[in-house]
Amino acid sequence: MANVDWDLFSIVRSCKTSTLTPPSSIFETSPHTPFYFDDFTLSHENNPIPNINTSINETNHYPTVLDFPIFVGQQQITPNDNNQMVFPKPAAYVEITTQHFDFAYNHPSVLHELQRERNQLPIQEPRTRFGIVPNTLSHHSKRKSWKRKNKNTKTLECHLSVEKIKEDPWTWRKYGEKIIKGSSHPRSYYKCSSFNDCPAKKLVEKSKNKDNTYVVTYKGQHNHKEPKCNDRSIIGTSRNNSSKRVLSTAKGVESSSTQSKVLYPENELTKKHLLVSQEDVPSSNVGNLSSSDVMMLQFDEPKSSDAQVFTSESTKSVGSCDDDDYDILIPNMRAMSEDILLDFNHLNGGRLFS
DNA sequence: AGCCTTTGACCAGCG
DNA sequence: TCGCTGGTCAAAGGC
Ligand SMILES: [Zn+2]
Repeated sequence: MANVDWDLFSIVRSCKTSTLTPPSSIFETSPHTPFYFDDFTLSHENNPIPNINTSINETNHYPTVLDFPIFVGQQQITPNDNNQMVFPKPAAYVEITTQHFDFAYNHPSVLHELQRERNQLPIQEPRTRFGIVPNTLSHHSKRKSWKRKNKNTKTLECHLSVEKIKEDPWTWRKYGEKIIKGSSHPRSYYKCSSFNDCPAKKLVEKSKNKDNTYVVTYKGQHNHKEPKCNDRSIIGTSRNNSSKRVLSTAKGVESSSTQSKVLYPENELTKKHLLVSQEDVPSSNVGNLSSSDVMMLQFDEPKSSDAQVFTSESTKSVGSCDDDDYDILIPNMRAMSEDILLDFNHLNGGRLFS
């Protein structure tokens, strides 16, 4: 339930660049608006891929992408013995056209979701593990409750160019930086600063392989709508109006800055085609896609255990209400009705989700 | 004034 | 049990 609200709607929504817009105008083409992600990887750790036949019928359970078998082209992606998702070979592509997004955004359930967001209604009850610890707690108890590895972490890993990072519509506050063993670049830790108690976080690390590319890992789900220009009062800092800094530099380490964002006018979501690929994306593509009309959704090769796109290591049931399940949610990830996913079947000749 | 980054210390998970 | 490691806290100073 609450731990599986990872869905296509959110993926779709994550790909737009500005505040919510009426669905009827969402897909106006703008050649100036690059797609936000160069490529991204979805990770859903330590949760089983639920059985659609049983889980979607649960009371209060909204089916999500993970409820469905995953297909690339016409080949099904299935868990191996280690419960890790294995991509079929050779690579196959699923072309996702804007029709898919049009359909998704205009689906009644999504319209309802958009309406809910425009009214800034809360998405979900407050989380207790991350970011929502009363200030009255002592330092000691606070630390004790915060520090924990997240076995049910759901993350969205993106490989972003500097330009793309600038387009991040959310505001972030850096709260830490760490040298990661085996990595030549430090990892920066950011929390969402747009809204009090927002549990969303992101990790930014410069890519080993690609210059001007950063590996940005989003964790958690925003519990508020995207900030707009006139929402700055919430953020309340003059720094946010600065356009000087794109990347802050400290000790020769670049880190993304919340001040670097570019706020696009509403209705300026791009009309794109998506290619879902198993193949390696040439590094040259990563920086160029923003100017093209194609975006690659790269699924990493399952070369090693930690390179899995999808992992599911536990056999915990979907409906589990274990407190551990509430640690982290995906940014912009939202539950979606069964209908919309079923309707996706009819798109692309039923090849995407059959 | 208030939010930001920096940075060393702290903490928990894990092998 | 212990050391390593990644993640987080929070004080201090900057903008
Ligand atoms: Zn947020």
